[in-house]
Amino acid sequence: MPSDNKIEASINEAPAPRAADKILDVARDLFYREGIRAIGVDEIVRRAGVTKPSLYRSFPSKDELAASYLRKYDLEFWERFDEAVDAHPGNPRAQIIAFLTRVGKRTQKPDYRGCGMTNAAVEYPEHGHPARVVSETNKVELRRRLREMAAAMGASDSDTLGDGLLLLIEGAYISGQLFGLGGPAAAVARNADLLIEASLKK
Amino acid sequence: MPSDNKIEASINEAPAPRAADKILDVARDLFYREGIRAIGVDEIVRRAGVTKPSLYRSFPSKDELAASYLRKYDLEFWERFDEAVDAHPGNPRAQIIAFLTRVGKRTQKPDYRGCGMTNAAVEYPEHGHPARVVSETNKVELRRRLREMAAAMGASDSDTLGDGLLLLIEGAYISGQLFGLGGPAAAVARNADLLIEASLKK
DNA sequence: CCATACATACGTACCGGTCAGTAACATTGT
DNA sequence: ACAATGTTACTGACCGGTACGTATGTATGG
Repeated sequence: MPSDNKIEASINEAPAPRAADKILDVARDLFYREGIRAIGVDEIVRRAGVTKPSLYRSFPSKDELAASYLRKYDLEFWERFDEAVDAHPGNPRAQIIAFLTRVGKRTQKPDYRGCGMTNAAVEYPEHGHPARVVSETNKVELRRRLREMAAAMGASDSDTLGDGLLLLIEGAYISGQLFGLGGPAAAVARNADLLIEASLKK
Repeated sequence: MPSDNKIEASINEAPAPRAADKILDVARDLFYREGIRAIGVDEIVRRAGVTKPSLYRSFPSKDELAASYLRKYDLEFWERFDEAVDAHPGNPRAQIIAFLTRVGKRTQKPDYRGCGMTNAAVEYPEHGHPARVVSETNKVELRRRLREMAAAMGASDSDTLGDGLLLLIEGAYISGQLFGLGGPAAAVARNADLLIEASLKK
């Protein structure tokens, strides 16, 4: 057992429930790999070594559990994004390329399953579904940041460039899971670079 | 009730399985709009005004029904694609732009739900699933044709350009259903044009 | 001419299993 | 004591899939 942080003990007056964490971990793994609709709550609790009432004590419904999974995914996403940004301060073009290079690499891993957010939105087209709301929020923010970065690059039509980059990214997510190794997603960074180049020369 | 038996008997000389067609029509509509996993066979037969055994006489399983839906979708897809191609003989660049302009327009329709093939692949990550097989086949062929067209344009790195166009297309499918009206998918043709421009100048 | 036999197309009723979700109560650790 | 978790059993709805009977047309044979 690793050394526990006193932060959690001191700040959290109520110690975080252990079952909820295990459930969320397992849910994250299964939902991402197999899809949300494909996984039943029974399988989640079984793999987590807990029972169904425990799940419903921590999460009001399966849909909300899915939303929680996506909120966690959202956090990790922005970590990865900001990592690329922080690696190239003041150089938005290098930031984008760094991010996309990593995305392109990840899409070539054999069990790559795309973006959890994107996939959830495909699985739940219904407007207002808890999972979809989280997904949409993430994408809107991503679009905003990409357009912002495109503007910082000095693109004449920065909104178009920002949107173009978003299209390439989403295309890489999907193509990565569709084609697997050797698919078009491997070329996402190169194409983004070409697109940026063309947009700046305009 | 007058005897219209004769009329019907004479007109309806070829007793084509009426049930199967209705089932496939309804399935196409529901699968596309709501997703395959979201729709049960009971709802399909109910909406089609037939019974479940009729479905299973024409289709060996729900998965195969889904595959049939996608095969139909595939046919319609290539119709649309070749329409754009035929409109600009010998001019691959114009062909692509024509196709993408139409895609961009379609993504702005309020109930746009992306590409049925792409969505099915997201819903069924399992390798070898009947629906996924149809989807993958379609995408591989699309990639081949895009690369071919990129080469015909005279791009120095035609494979990269072809893949870049595929990424933009898939991105448009996804962004269209994610953002709806005013989303990034509206800019797919413009970005494709920029990308082509940059790839030819290289 | 008519009876039998077969093929086609469809319906009624049902199968076992799984879905998400819950009630009531027992056990554990601090 | 108290709160988190486990145990067991259950619900009603729905899942994909099927056994079996029924209506109808048609081809064949006596």
